[in-house]
Amino acid sequence: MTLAPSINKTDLIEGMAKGMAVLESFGTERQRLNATLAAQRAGLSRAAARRHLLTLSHLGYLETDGSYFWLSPKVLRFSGSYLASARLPRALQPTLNRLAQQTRGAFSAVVLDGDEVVIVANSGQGFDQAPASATRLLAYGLHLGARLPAHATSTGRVLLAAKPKAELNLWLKGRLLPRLTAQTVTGVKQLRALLDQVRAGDFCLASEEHELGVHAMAVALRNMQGHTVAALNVILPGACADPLRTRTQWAPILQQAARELRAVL
Amino acid sequence: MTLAPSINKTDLIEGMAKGMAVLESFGTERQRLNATLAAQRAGLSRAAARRHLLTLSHLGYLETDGSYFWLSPKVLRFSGSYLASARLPRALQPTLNRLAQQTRGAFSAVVLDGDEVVIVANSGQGFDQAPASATRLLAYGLHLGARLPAHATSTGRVLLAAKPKAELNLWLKGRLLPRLTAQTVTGVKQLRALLDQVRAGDFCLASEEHELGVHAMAVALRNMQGHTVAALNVILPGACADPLRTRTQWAPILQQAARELRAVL
DNA sequence: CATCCGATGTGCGATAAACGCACAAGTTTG
DNA sequence: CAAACTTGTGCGTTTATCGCACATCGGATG
Repeated sequence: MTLAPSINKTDLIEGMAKGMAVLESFGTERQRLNATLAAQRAGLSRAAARRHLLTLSHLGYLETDGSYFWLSPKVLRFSGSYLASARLPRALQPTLNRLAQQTRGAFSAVVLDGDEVVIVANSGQGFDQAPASATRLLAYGLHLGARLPAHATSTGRVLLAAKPKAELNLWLKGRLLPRLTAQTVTGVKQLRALLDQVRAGDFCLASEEHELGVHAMAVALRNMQGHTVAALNVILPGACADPLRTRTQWAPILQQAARELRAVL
Repeated sequence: MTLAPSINKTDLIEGMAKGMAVLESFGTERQRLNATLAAQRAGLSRAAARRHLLTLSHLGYLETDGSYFWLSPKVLRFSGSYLASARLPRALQPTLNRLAQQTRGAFSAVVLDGDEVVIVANSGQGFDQAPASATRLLAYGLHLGARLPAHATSTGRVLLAAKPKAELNLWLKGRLLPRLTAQTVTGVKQLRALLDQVRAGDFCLASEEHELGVHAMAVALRNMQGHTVAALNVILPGACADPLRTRTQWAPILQQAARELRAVL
């Protein structure tokens, strides 16, 4: 369903893959690229990369000052089309908004894409108990389309826990779990144990495993067939770190939301 | 700055343009395409379109059931990169969140891209005075990356009004202004008069010109050099339609926000 | 001030890739 | 059961893209 496993090599258009590689080379780390940099990122010759960059800026996806290139707002067209067409974000957004409004928390919904989770919807500016933290979600870079490593996030582990055994083994096979903070779980064995816990409790807590000062709790979002299609989480700033309190306070809220969403997923 | 005006034809890669055309053919109206439909939308032969679709799904940008294709959440990667790298949305978001929280309104920030405005940031779920209208912004399709015709939106007119005379004339030259509702301004002369009004009052009101039941008020967002870089608006549901009240109530809020944002744009 | 070094813009021929045709296989319609 | 209409795929031709090469440029260096 997700992707066709066997495709004839003759049907793959390499030129397109190169172009997308150039577009993707504008990753989060580096925002402004010249021809030379883009070339080595995308694995092309400098001349080829330059032509791709020029073409992309001619098409309006990049802006340029003549030697450097950067993404233009036109790339939002794709996410706009996705958000307009995909059932998932449209179905989730109202509930996320309501949660944010009622609880003043910061909520995100994500799906798994390879090694990472992708934020497909979010809502709420987070806890403003501390005056300077008006916009938690963005402070942590948790905008729409942001990608976070699955093994170190509450949502990622919820989605991994929902995978069939065989698929999970394939995912874990020889995978390195990078250490992001001192708290990150980096052992496959440890992760397996955590996933068992997730399956038992139907929620996942990740405390400062991805970023210091950030705690998150997630639950699975399942449809009527019981298939997990996404994960929902709430971001808790460092102040509210007491695990037990967190659990008793937030797990019911998230699980109730998940129950409500079942019918529309 | 925005795009290089003169590019050698030899440096434009046509294959890439075709690929992007295929991706763009997944516009808002039609979400699921098969090879035949995509071919006629992108202006390619059926075989070529099919190969592009297969390649895109192989790369993970599309999902497929074998005959139909639709956008996958991976396309959010681009908007994610844009949101992470572009100064504009990052600078705007905190203010938008604060506005939404303080006034319970629904705010968007947009930039101009060709004939349309693109939403680069938004905040707030709108007025929930009526119980069923919890999520106005999304109900109107005003998600991130959404595109609206410039001539029929408050923000679009604010941005047009900020253009230099010559550039504006070029934009208006022979342009058709599609009628979207009974209230849409469709005459170039009429639009010019409205833009003069915008310049005089430093705000713009658009009442049901784009969609019935939707009123909006916008102001320009200028940087320290006085250059207009975006527009900020608030969505008012039909209920709050009194023009005079709207003006006295919302114009000061928007203009105050614009003043605050000057330093960071 | 001359010189060097790296980075950049651009023609051209070779090469490899994409195109579209045509046919095969499958699916719905009368 | 056949007709009409899809859709998947191999192949030769055409065409576009590649990367080399050289020309140019700007800034550092001695």
